[in-house]
Amino acid sequence: MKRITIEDVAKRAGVSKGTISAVINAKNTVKPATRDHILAVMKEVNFRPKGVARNLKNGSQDKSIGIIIKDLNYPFYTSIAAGVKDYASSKGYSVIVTSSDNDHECERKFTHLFSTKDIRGAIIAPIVEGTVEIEHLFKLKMINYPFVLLEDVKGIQANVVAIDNLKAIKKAVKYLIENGHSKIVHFAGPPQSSHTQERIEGFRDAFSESTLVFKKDMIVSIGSMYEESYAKTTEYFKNKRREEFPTAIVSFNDQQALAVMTALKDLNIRVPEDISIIGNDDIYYAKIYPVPLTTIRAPQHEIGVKAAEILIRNIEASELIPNERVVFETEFVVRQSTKVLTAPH
Amino acid sequence: MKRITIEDVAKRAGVSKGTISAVINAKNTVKPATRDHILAVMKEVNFRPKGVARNLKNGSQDKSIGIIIKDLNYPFYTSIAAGVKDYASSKGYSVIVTSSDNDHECERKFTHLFSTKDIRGAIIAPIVEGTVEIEHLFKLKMINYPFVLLEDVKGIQANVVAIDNLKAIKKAVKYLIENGHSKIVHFAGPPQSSHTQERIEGFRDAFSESTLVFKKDMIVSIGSMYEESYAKTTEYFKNKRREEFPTAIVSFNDQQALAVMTALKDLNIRVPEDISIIGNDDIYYAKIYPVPLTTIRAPQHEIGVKAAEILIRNIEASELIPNERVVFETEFVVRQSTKVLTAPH
DNA sequence: TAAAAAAATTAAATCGGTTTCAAACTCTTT
DNA sequence: AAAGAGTTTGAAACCGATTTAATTTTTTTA
Repeated sequence: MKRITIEDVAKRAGVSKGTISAVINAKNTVKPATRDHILAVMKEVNFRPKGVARNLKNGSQDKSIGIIIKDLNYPFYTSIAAGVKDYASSKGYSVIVTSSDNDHECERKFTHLFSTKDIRGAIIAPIVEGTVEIEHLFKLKMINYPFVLLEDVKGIQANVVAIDNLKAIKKAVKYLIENGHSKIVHFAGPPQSSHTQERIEGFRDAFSESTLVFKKDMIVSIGSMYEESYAKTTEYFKNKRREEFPTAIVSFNDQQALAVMTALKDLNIRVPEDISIIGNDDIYYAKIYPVPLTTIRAPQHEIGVKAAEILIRNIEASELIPNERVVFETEFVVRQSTKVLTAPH
Repeated sequence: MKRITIEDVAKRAGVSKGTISAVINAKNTVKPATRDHILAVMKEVNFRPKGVARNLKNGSQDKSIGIIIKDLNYPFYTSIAAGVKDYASSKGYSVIVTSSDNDHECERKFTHLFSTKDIRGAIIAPIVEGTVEIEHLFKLKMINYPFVLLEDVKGIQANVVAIDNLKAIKKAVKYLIENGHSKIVHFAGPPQSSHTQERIEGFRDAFSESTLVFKKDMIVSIGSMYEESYAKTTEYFKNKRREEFPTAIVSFNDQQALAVMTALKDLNIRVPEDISIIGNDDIYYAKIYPVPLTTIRAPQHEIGVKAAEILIRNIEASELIPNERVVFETEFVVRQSTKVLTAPH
């Protein structure tokens, strides 16, 4: 079935293409009677002018950039997107957001979509776990398409704005150790996430740098979605006698930490009196919780702003400019979900 | 400054346009030596092929739809977007998300962006408050661009998928009244939001339909952002003696309700023992809160799915099809933030 | 070493709109 | 009724890539 073009409409309406175009673009050069007639024909044949063709002559006027995040429902990413938007708006760019949902194919599709739709550049939270497929990123480089990664990707030279995950979690563990905790566990996130690995590493590193010894059963995989995290937390504690309980939990992220805290409450385990817990990210809801969460703040908004800044600099440069790499430090935020232990527990 | 085109690259590399095109599209018909040379020239002049031109010949292959929400950081909207994505993916469509942030100009820009970039259709949470500007929606209709609104817009015939806000809040108030509450207040949202008005109306209606009388001071405007809501709640209760306290609060939405609950906790007012509170929307974090929030569930995911379904049906229809209008009922979810009063307070 | 086959390259047509500018049509005015 | 001014309309050029079919170059084969 052939697509309806402006030509078809012109023929059917008995006028020329130019007149149709004038109607579409609301030029006031068309006689009302002609205009109405053309409009009627357009409806009749359900004419949808092809944007691609409309834009070719003039060059797409509107400036826009895209961002590919991993999860539209996790505030960490939407806060980064907000930062991107704030900076981009100030420079006259619109921002469109897409979510890969950790699917490689999705990521590939979106980079292709962006570059072929003349979205001027992209900020990408790349999927790095599993068999890393980065041909699409090479493709972007080939066509000099400007982009900024929110995480390092092995094997590709690019602009990167990231946070030091390893150091972040180390800070948290060290804080606990310094404050008398020794029975510490890490509730790890979904196995397929790169952050999960980094955070486990950071956790181990903190132990190597202390006098305590790391044991395998200090890592408990409980995911980061509410149902799973709640269930696994409940199970973990149900199978332990009270004296076996850890005194502190380092969570994968805030969302998980909130689910864990809810589970603990339902088990009548008090936070922070019985168990301390530290989150990660500092999302909006972390401070709203009745026991405000001690957490590791990633400067989400600043990350977004910086990424947008680099991206737009690249977009507007006439020549290729050298890649930048910015690593943000995290900030340890002590709130009320952690307790200082003076005597050993 | 003129844009670099494939022509320029061809001339500079001493080959024809076709060869450059073959390199860009990774056809394996180009001799490696030629390829390398062309790649070098492309880098040298920072050649960025125009997507619009690339797509014209073939017609854009990829199927994608867009959604314009009002706030990227409010889970209510991102959950709708998730529903859209789920259905759209199943039909082979990618979804791109944009946020108007309640700015008319932004909404206009995005509808234009979508239609001129051959995004096949749009789902729009329209801004309806203030002086409603809907020329851009008429423009979409003119070019037979498929779209679905997530709220009614006066003066425009279109596909609409909405929820019955009025009835929703009425349900909540009636529940409270039936359970012995009479000192009820409504903590209203931001004045510029259309939802705020609808919910105030619903609140008043519930009173008209009961034996109780509505008084103006039952409506307290406290916004929906954490800082403002927290501060205004604190102020509200600080200025009242305990016996003047309402026995129940109907919140504008869950985000606000969470902030209010946090403020109440800090004021040593217990929920639900001292005061009951009802939210609105049923966002993810509503049930995670230690006092799980009684709320009015809007079927966010279903809304998204239904909107996507209607949109894609319209996109794929060859002829113009009649508008649809679907109104979802809300579901009153009783959790633990409300208390049944047997005797009058 | 010439002919045949395969590989690499090019010239020209093409996609579907917008824009430009000349031509045709109206409607006054003389 | 003709001239002139203002409106409308149409024909053709144009945007910048991709594609196709023809041609040239290179490699293989006899």
